Amino acid sequence: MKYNFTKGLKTKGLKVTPARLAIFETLFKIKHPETVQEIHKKLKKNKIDLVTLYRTLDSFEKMGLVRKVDLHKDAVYYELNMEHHHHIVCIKCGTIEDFKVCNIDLLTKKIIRKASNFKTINEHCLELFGICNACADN
Amino acid sequence: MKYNFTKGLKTKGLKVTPARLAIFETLFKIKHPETVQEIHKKLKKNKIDLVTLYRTLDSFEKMGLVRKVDLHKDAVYYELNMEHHHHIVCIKCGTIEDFKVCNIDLLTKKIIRKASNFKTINEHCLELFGICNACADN
DNA sequence: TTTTTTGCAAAAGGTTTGCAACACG
DNA sequence: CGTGTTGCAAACCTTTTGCAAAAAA
Repeated sequence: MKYNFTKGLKTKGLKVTPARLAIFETLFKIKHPETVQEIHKKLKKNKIDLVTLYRTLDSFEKMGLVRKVDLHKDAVYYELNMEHHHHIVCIKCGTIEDFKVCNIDLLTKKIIRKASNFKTINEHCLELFGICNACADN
Repeated sequence: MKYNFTKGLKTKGLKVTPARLAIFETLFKIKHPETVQEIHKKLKKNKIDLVTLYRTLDSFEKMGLVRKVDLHKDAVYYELNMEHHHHIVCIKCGTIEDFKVCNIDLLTKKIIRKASNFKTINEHCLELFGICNACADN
């Protein structure tokens, strides 16, 4: 299935440039969160400057095209912000699996009732850490 | 109520030094997650080198005395790892509130059943982001 | 006394800024 | 054409490393 990157950028109010298309496509391909350095490596044939990548990820994030993820790895991870989901990370090998089930709404409501200082929750971040089957077998 | 910091360190197998006691006490006082720089400022009368603070936080973390928290603020936050809890962060003013209710176990079980590659979840991280009452009123 | 910890200086690494050339719309 | 984007160099800031002196057990 083909994805229209040009349209994707325009929809978010972003100008269409070769660099942005390349970065968008790369993020689309990798699916899982990656560090800036990793993304940069994957872009090497496109000869895109690291600075441009930083700035592009910034503007993508501002427009909600991309989001940062914390995987407890002392580095910032980025991924496309397409469908709401979370991750399970293997603390041994780093394998990442997505999951979409997340009815945090219930929990959120419960907390709102208890939390004295907040009445609305807009976002949440939930990441799980465990040991994947492959690592468990060793 | 008094807390015995010396004992706290020894229990975790850490040598007792003035620097460690000062850092431990400071973390104990602030309760909420803080950046390394913020903690360093609060330690200024103790004249503890930034490098020492980094190394101490590292060893505290390794021994489970301290943990890192991601508050979506482009900085690493540390807090004492005493009682399992999570945070609600105000996306306007940065106010932080703790909450302890978190029966993620149910969710975890559900996910394990669905997740093909994992059979155990050891840890999780859950942070909520919203708007606090004070900011909501403006 | 042996091993760890600390402070200082310096290195390393990641991220940001300034500026001129370029490209999108 | 005007404004936003890019590449390069350099600045910046946080974190890490090396080493000798000091302190813990």
